[in-house]
Amino acid sequence: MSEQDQMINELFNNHEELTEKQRRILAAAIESFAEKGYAATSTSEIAKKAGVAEGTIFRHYKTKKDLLLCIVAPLMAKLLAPFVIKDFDKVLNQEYERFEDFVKAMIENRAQFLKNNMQLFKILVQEIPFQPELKEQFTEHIAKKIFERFRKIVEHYQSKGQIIIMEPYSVVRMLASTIFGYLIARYLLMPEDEWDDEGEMERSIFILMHGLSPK
Amino acid sequence: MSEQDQMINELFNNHEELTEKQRRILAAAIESFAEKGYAATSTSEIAKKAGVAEGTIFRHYKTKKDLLLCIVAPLMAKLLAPFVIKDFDKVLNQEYERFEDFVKAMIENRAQFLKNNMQLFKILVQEIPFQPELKEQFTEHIAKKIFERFRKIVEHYQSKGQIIIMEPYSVVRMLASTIFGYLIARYLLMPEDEWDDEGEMERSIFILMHGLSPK
Amino acid sequence: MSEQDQMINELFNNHEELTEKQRRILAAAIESFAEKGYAATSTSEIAKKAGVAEGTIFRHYKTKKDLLLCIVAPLMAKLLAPFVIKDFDKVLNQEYERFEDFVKAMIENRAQFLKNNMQLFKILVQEIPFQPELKEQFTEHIAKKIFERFRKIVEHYQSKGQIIIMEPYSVVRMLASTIFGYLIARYLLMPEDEWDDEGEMERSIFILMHGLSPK
Amino acid sequence: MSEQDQMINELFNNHEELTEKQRRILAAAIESFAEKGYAATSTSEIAKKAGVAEGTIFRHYKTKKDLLLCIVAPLMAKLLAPFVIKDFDKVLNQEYERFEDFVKAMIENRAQFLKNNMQLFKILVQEIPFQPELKEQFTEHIAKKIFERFRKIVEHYQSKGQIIIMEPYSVVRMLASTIFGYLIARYLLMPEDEWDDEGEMERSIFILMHGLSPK
DNA sequence: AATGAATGAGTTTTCATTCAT
DNA sequence: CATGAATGAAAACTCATTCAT
Repeated sequence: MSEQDQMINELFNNHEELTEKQRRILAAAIESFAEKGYAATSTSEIAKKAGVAEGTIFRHYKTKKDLLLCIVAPLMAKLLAPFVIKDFDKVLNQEYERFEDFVKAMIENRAQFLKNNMQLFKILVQEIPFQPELKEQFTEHIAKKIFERFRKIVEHYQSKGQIIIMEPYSVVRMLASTIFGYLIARYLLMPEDEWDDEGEMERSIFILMHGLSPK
Repeated sequence: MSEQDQMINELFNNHEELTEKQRRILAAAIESFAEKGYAATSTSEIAKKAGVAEGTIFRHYKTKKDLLLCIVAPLMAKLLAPFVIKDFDKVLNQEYERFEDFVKAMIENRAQFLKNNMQLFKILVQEIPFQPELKEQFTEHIAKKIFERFRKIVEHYQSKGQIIIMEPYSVVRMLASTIFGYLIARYLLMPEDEWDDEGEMERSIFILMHGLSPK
Repeated sequence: MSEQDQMINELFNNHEELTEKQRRILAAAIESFAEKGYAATSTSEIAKKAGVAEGTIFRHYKTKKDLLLCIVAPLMAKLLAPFVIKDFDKVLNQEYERFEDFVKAMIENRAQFLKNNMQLFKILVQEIPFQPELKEQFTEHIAKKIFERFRKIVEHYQSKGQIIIMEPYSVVRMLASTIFGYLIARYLLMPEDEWDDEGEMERSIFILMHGLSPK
Repeated sequence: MSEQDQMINELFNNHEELTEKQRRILAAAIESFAEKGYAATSTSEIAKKAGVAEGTIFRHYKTKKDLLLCIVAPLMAKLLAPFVIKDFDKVLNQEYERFEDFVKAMIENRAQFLKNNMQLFKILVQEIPFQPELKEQFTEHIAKKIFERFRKIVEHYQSKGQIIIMEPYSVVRMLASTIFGYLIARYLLMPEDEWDDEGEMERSIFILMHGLSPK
């Protein structure tokens, strides 16, 4: 089973049974959407790449946009899932005594996930601005739920004296900028360069924690 | 003269004389590309919005892609211009004794520029992954020239003991993540929220310089 | 059993045994054909309305047109049946001494039949011009057989001095115009208006018999 | 100039300027719609018959249905125009002393018009049941305006003692049935037969006026 | 320089029909 | 008998581009 297949399975197999053709359609669509963008990809192209008749696509997905949403929505869910677990903060608080360890673990975990799903991530990032459904889902989850949890975590570590006292929103934003900034540079802008992933990650976290100024 | 017009003038009037119709075409294209994406915008739509005949667009721009490039390329040039000035590093070094002041000045300057050209910036960000010409231009300038200058600046301040000793690439990347992370959150993801721009910027720079850990 | 079912039974049960699914297919097809027209109705729509799989339709009817003909042909047969009975004229002649009574009985009888099968009648009327098979059947029966009988009846009543001497064809055409004109206005053009059916019918026959001029 | 062209001119030239291609599109659409029905005619077929590119059709008519309505709506207007003239009844009353003459003139006039526009009439008749816009236009004009005028005319001749006293609605309906019944039989059902138009018309009017019963 | 009618290849989507299960 | 996934041809419609005026 190819890497693509694994990715698709990881995204879909929990929720639905996929036929072979459906999987091939999804794989083809993901590849093309990531490469050329949603609007610039034609359904006939997807059909050809998937080795199915064009009509077959529309038997499974009512419209082209439906196909896009069926690809991207579960990614967003999975991407954000770890932050939505009910007792997320408690678990983590106990597990990670130091804020730095928490950050490290979280970043590594999510970075790994996105690395495994880079094509999907690219599609998500590209299409969020143009698909109101996605945008809504995104802000609904991020802004309302996830952010609230992060705020609590930040406040928790602040009360323990491990983080400076500062508007939590700014802290969370810097955290997100650091992780996404790295991922975008690494996988979207300059994927063909050689990267010292381990080192880059460590250095990012170090700057995030201790800043650029020498003590 | 509208804000749009000013933006367009700022981008183009140095290089070329624009007729009234050309300006209207550019304004319409920028608006539509930013709103719906390049691929999802039709030339007839642009013509209608600009109040010109469809053929007129193609009199000025050979193809639709040509129109896109004529919009985005000068933006990229202007965006990067300050960093390309011949004696860029010398000038700045003398002007800003402290690295923190340099960062602050640079961020404020470029953030202001992007804020004034947010639609254009959005188009640029969206289309870079799909337009090889843009990508090439981008990496050509950024990776080869700009980055080299930044590396020197970082090394300069490192030698003065104002920044920690660390792989300059990582430092530059964190700098870029901080500024773009802020701008994307601010203007692309949540433009309708209320923002304390001044404060957010300051806090970002503080974290960048001193980190999240208390001393 | 619904009205639809009765109608379908009336049309089909003499000739063939219908399974439950077949009956549901027929009912769905009749409803959709009458509402949107044959060409504008899709087989998948019929299948959905009938609650059967798409393939099931084609198990019973080789093609979509076959389905149409299987619906419309028996209607035409039944509609014309009373006029085809072997000794039609003899029977009628004896039963109705006066031409007016004959006309009344016939009109009432056939109007009732069409009223009971209005959807089917609508389909028939709509599709006759476009389906050569139907047109042929129609002219074959009407023009050649039915008309001949009517001509004889008219001549019979003419010889008895009950009808004016006039080209029988014209007489028959006026008869048909009167009945169909009424039915089309009543059920196809303005079905939602209130109608005094009894009265309208009587007045139609009166005019047909005695004309609009006062004596 | 062909017969088709004359018909099209008669319908459209008063209102709009038609380009050569538009006229060819209209002619092709009318021919195909009349022959196979609106739903069963494809736009590619129309384009081919008209000798234009398929896109050209959609430059002039936003949708296929738009094309249909642009063909049929003016026909309906023209068909009903004579009855909408402001002082329609006065004029006619003075011109035709006898009701029979009025009927004769009117029938001849409208029959001639429909004969000249038989294809269009066929399309109109076929599509009225399926196009709500047409149906509404039709009932709006017929039921509300035309019918009211006819009612007055009938009442006028009734008061002069030339027509029997009877619900005017029924009188009007019989009038319409007579004229449309004749036209449909003549031109739609059996167009290839030989017809004695003059004679048929006269006989129809005679029966309408004096009935089938001998005095 | 500007127009806008015309194009034809291309787009998304539908549909009647088939066939393995 | 019944199913419904699969098909591919064709449908309606769009679009970037051209060109005569």
